[in-house]
Amino acid sequence: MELAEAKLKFIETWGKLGSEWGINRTMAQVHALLLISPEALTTEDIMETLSISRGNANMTLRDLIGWGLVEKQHKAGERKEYFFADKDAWNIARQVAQERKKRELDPVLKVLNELSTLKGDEKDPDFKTFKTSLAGINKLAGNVNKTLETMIKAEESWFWGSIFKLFK
Amino acid sequence: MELAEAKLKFIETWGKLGSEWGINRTMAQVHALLLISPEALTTEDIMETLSISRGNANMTLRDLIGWGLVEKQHKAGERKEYFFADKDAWNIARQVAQERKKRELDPVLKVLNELSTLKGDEKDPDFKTFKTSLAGINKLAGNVNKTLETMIKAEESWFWGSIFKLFK
DNA sequence: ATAAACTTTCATTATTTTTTGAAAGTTTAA
DNA sequence: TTAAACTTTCAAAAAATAATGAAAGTTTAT
Repeated sequence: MELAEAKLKFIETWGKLGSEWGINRTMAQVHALLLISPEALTTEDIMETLSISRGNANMTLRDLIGWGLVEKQHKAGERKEYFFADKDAWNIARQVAQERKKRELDPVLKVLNELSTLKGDEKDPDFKTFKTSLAGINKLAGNVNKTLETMIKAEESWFWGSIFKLFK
Repeated sequence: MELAEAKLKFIETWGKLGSEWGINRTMAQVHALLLISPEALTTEDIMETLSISRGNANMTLRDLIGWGLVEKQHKAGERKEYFFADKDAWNIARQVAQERKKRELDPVLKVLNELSTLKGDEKDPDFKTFKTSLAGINKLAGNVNKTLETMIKAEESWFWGSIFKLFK
């Protein structure tokens, strides 16, 4: 396989994975492109390579910056803005974990906790099932949450080292 | 808050979380409804409660069965089919982890491994960056994969116990 | 001050995903 | 065997999401 072909395949694969996990395909593709680019790229580079419009490129890059995955770079004596991605996989994972936790998990946790406090008739099967199911989900969600918090703070080697020491 | 209101809020919240993570909202809502129902429900019950069409209910239930989250139940002397969900949060998490791994992670891992073997000119910055980025992602994905495999096999208390012993 | 270079916005259009509902299919009891 | 009870399918419609591109906005050099 040629490098050019491999790059396309990576961009495509990363885009597909993103879309399956609720991240817009184009955004994941732009991220993939920046991940394998040694140099920072301009909006035009990205538009051309991925055949997307200027508006789309602009908004997608802004989103990626919002996710903490991409940064702007100013080159001395140039008007254009350049964009580059952090290439460290652990940083990427932590960043995504942190953002999705904040945006999606934390609000759900808040609701689950509220709902868990509901008082009612312990004789009512509806109430009992509601209570029990919620308690189980709530406990699990709490554990996931704690693990994510640890992960977000941790160094990669320590984190996996710790996990695999037990799961060997 | 009333039980009825709390139920609606749970169904809505579960549906939103699903849609943010690439699971169709209706499917997550049907799952939520079954999670808090002490009795198995019929297609009609679900159609009415969630205001969805027969076709939608039928296909969604089939999907949920495909995910291993819901089962059919036959009641003696009745023609209708009843559906009920496993209410154990750890079973649910394991089941979802297993299915998403199989459907989404494994195929990506396969491609990443292929792409990682690419040979080329070590002097070419494009090639070097491609190689390095891919190696990092590949290693991380491998670790995630191993952890998921452990989780899928594990008992809940052992799994979290092991993790929190280290992350205390 | 102004005009070229560049970026951002957002109403409109296109694409993708989900839902509907009626018809076709299946099962069961008599 | 047949007809009622129930389930499944799938083409078409609706809804949700994403992309376009031209116009408006901003910045910088002169």
